[in-house]
Amino acid sequence: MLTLSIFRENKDKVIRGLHKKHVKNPEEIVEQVLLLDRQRRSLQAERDETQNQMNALSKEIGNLMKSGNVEEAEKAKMRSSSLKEKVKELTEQTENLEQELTQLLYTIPNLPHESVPEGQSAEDNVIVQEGGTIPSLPENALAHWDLAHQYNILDFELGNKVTGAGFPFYKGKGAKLVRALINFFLEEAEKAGYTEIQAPHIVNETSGYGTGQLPDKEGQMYKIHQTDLYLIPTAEVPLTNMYRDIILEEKDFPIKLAGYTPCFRAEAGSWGAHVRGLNRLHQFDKVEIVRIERPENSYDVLEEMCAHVQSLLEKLELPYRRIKLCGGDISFNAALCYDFEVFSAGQKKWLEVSSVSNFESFQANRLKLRYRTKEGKIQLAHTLNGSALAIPRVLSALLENNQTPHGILIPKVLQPYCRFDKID
RNA sequence: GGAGAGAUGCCUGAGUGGUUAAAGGAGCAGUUUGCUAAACUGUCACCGGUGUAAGCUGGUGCAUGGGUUCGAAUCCCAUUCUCUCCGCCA
Repeated sequence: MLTLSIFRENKDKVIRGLHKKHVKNPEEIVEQVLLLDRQRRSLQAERDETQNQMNALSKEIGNLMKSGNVEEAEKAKMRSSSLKEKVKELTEQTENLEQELTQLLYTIPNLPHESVPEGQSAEDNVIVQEGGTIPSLPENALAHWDLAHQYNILDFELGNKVTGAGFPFYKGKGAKLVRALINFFLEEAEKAGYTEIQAPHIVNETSGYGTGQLPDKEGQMYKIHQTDLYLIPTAEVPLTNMYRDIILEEKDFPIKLAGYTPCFRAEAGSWGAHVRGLNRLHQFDKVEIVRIERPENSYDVLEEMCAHVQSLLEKLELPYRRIKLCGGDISFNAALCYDFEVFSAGQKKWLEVSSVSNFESFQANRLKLRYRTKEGKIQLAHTLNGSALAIPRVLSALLENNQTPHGILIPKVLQPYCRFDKID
């Protein structure tokens, strides 16, 4: 959620940012926010004034009672009743306006960083970096869903039977490879200074609002029947909400968290050939890294996180590219976002395996996540997160790119974790 | 699941309807000091008003949400959580 102060202090910046994000009628939205804000403040001033009179009168009644002047006290009570009505009415109005304002703010996305390119859709995203080599496979190279069948390491039909589409089984070396990837990613994060966290896989509604999944992406999360709880769509939600309602001190920085969790996505999206196999699932495994930082550092930290993701992809010897999302494609919450994609040579497609974002103070404002500066001022912190990495699509690329007539070769760096060098 | 007790600021903790989030401690800042220690002073958060600002000032918050009352940390109702005992249990 954007802060009110940015609307008051720099509404042109807000309008420009919302235009870049292809929001309709930003001018109208901004004026509406400012109007509600003005109304709320003047109403509150009136309410506070009336409440003040009320408090003074109560005090007076107390004194009269004490001195035994019951008659005067009763008269004062009569006077207070109309004040009481007025306070009640004004409070109600103020609260209504405040709620209306908050609801409106919830619908307004974050402002893109000035370096975010203009653009409508994924077509306008900018490739900022490429690495690794795309393997040249023979014509008859297989996609991972066929390889999975051939080597009996993944079973989609079984998932359909036991749960439903989008919930595959990993078997034998397939299962071990998943576990190896999780361990590899967690240990790399640890080496980079991240604290490992085992977080709950279920969160409450407040946490959903805190990181911005609610109300914007209600449909993406599985809600648990007859409760206000949700299955997490990413570890970002529990990890970042650890710091909800917290005022940090200078000495608490840097905050670097890493967590492995399964991720659950209801994904009311399309189904078909382009989401076959592991490409899009209702449940998948992911290691997530989260940073909480002072504003002046957050963009350096974003680069640091990208460098970490990049090193993982290089160690896994995967062909990858880093993409800067354009204004129209960047998520609701993010100010700047890089996607990392790997090339999966069997299906000849680029697959997104990581998304690294700086939310600036957008989440922190909802979370009430603040810190005290050296000067003693309290201000909003910046939050960042990134996948490091999402397992199924990495697995897809590993299986497809490393297939040979004699089996699928496992990259060196993973061998100590899975303790085999080939799937055959 | 049953019975009981409880929830007050960063921590400890007083407060059973009438000025006040007492008091102490920690941390931080300032003053003093050759340095250190000590001492002294200040220091909860949020929303407003006023002011260029320092500041001055109103309101709110004692787990959460309601209620009673002129007035609620205090009384009533509901909810959540914590602790103790019992039961059950990976």
